[in-house]
Amino acid sequence: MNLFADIRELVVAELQGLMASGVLPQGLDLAAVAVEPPRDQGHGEMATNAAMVLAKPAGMQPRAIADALAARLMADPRVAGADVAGPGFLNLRLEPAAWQGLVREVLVQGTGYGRSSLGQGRKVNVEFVSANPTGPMHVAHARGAVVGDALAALLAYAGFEVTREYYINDGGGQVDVLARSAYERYREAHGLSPEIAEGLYPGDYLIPVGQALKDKYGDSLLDQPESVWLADVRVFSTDMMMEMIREDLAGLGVKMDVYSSEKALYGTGQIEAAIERLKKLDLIYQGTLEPPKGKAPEDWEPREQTLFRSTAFGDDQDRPVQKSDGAWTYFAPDIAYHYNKVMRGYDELINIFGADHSGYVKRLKAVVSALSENRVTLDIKLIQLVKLLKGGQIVKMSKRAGTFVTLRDLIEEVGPDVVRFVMLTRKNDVALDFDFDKVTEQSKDNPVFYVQYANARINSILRKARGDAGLDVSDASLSAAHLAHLGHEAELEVIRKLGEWPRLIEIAAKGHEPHRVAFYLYELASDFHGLWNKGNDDDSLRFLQGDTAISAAKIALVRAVGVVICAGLGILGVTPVEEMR
RNA sequence: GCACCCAUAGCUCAGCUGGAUAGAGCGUUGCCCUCCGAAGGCAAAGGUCGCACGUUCGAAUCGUGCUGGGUGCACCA
Repeated sequence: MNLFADIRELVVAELQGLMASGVLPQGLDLAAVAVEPPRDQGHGEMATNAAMVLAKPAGMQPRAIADALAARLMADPRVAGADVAGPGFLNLRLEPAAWQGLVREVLVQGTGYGRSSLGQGRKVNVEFVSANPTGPMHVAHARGAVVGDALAALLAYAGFEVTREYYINDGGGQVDVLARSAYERYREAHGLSPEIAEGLYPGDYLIPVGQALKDKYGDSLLDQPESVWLADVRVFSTDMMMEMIREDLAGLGVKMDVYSSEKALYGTGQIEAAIERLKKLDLIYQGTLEPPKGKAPEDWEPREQTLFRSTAFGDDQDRPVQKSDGAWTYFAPDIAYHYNKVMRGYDELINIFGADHSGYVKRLKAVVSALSENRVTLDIKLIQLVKLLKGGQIVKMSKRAGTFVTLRDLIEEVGPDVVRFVMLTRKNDVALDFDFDKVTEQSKDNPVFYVQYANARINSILRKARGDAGLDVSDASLSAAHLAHLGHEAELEVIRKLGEWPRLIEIAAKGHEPHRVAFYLYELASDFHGLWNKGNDDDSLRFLQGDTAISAAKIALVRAVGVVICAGLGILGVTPVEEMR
C-alpha cells in the first residue's frame, strides 16, 4: 500500500470522470499528474499539480479545473479538504482515519511495507567493487562496495530481480606483477633475501602467499626461469588474493552472487565474437589515432591499430581494442564481458566505478547500446573519493609508503554498521569525509547514532509496554488497536512520514540513489525523537497511558516506526541495535 | 587542449527528477532541568542557490556560454 499512489489513482479517476462528463476535453494525457507531499506543511498534506499541467492542453484556466476536481474529490470518504491555492495547486487534507489506517497497514505488512512492484521483475545486474586481485581492499573500495550492495538491496526491494556481480581483473599485466612479487616472498620463505624490485608489490600481505607457495611446491620452483613458474604462481596468488577479498567483503556484509573472470574470456572466442559483432555494425576499423592534444608524450608515434568507433557515441576519441602487436587491450575483454552480460538477458546493467574511471564511461555505454541494439541500458555510478579524518587531520594514504588504510582496519576500528551507514550519507558523486571522531560520537550530529538510538528507544518502549503495562505488543494484536486515538497533530505528523516511505523507495530506486534511504531514516528518526520529546511537555503524548486502549494505539505507532526503520536499515545492510550501551 | 564531476546559510550537506515563502545538523544568540522521559528541548538570526543569458504559467533543478575547484585523458588494467 502506498497512500500517495492511492490518492493519485483517485485523482486520475476523477479527471477521467471530468473528461467523460465533458467538463474536460477528451483524451488528455494524464501522465504528468503527480500527487506529492507539499514542501510547506501549511499547504496541506498532499498536493496535486493536475490543474496546472492540464490547463494548457485543455485550454482552460487552472483554477477552473482545480475547482471542478476539488468538488469531485471531496466526495471520497478519505478526503477531508481540497483547497485551490497559488497558481493552481490543489491542496488535499485527508481524514485522520486514512492516516491512522496506514499504521495498521504497516503492522500487517511488516518490513514488506514499502516493497514495490516498480521493477516488475526486470533483471538488473549490479557490478561493483571489482578491485584488482593484487592486494587487500582499502578504504576507496569500501564506499563502492557499500553503495553497490545497498543499491542492489534497494532495487530488490523495489521489485527488480537483482544480481550482484564482481568482475575479476585477472587477465592483465598487473597479475604478472603480483606473481613476481609473490615469487620473491616464496624465495624469502626459503631463507633467501627477497628482491622487491621497483614496480613490484612490497606489501607484507604477500608473505603468507610465499609461505603457501613453499608448502605446495617445496623448493621445486627455486632457481627456475620465470617461464617455468609464472603461470602457476599467477593462478595461485590471484586465488589467494580473491580469497582475502572475499573475506574482506564478508566483513562488510557483502555477498556477491557471481564472480566473473577476465582471464576466463581469453581463448574461448568470446572476445573475437563480440568484436566481430561490432565490426558488422561498422564500429570497428583499422586506423591511426591523432596524437593527444596538449602535452604530447615524448615517445608518441603514429601506429595503426584496431579501433572502436566510440566517437559515434559522443566520446572524444576512438578507442583501441588491439595493440599494435595484435594483442588485445584491456578494453577488448571488457567489451566481451559486457556482451556476455547482455546475452545473459539482463534488462539493465549498473556499474559502480571509482571516479578515476570517468573517461571510461562513454565507450562502455556505447558498447552496451550497440551490442544490445539499445535494448539494455547501462548506468555507471562514479564513486568519489573518501577522505579519512582523525583528530581533525587528514589521514594521508600512500601505497608506496605502505600507509594506506585497509578496509579491514576500518572495520576493526568502527565496525561494519558504522562504515556502511556513513558511506551512504552522501550522494555517490560527491566526495565524502569519513571522520573517525564524528562517526563514533553519540550525538544528534552523528546520523548513525541518531537512527540507532531511535530504534533502541522503540525497543525499550515495547519492552516496557509488555513488562510494566502488560500489553500484548505483537503486531497482530497492535494492528487491532483502536487507532482513532492517534489524533494529535504530532502523531499524525509521524504517520505522514511513514506514508512517504513507499514513495521514497520508488524515487530512490528509479534514480539508483541509495543515499536517499539513509537521509529518510534520519528524518524519520528525528520526527520520532521529536514526538518522544513532546511527551515531556504534554502528558497526553506519552506512549504509555492509564487507559490500555489508548496505550495500545500509541504503541502501535511506535512499533510502526520501528518496522520502517528496520526495513530501511535492512536495505542499507545495517544491523538495528536493540539497546544502546 | 579535451572530457567528466562538483559549486546551495559562517561550516558540513539535503533538496522527492520543473512547483508555492529553498531545508537539516553543527556553530552563533536567547530561553528551558530542586520533580515528572535533558547522552537533551524550544526559539531566533543567518541565502542575489558561483555568474550571465535562454526555455515556460513556474528554474537551485532543464539548455547554452562563462568563472572557480576536483578527476581523467595513445599499444596500463
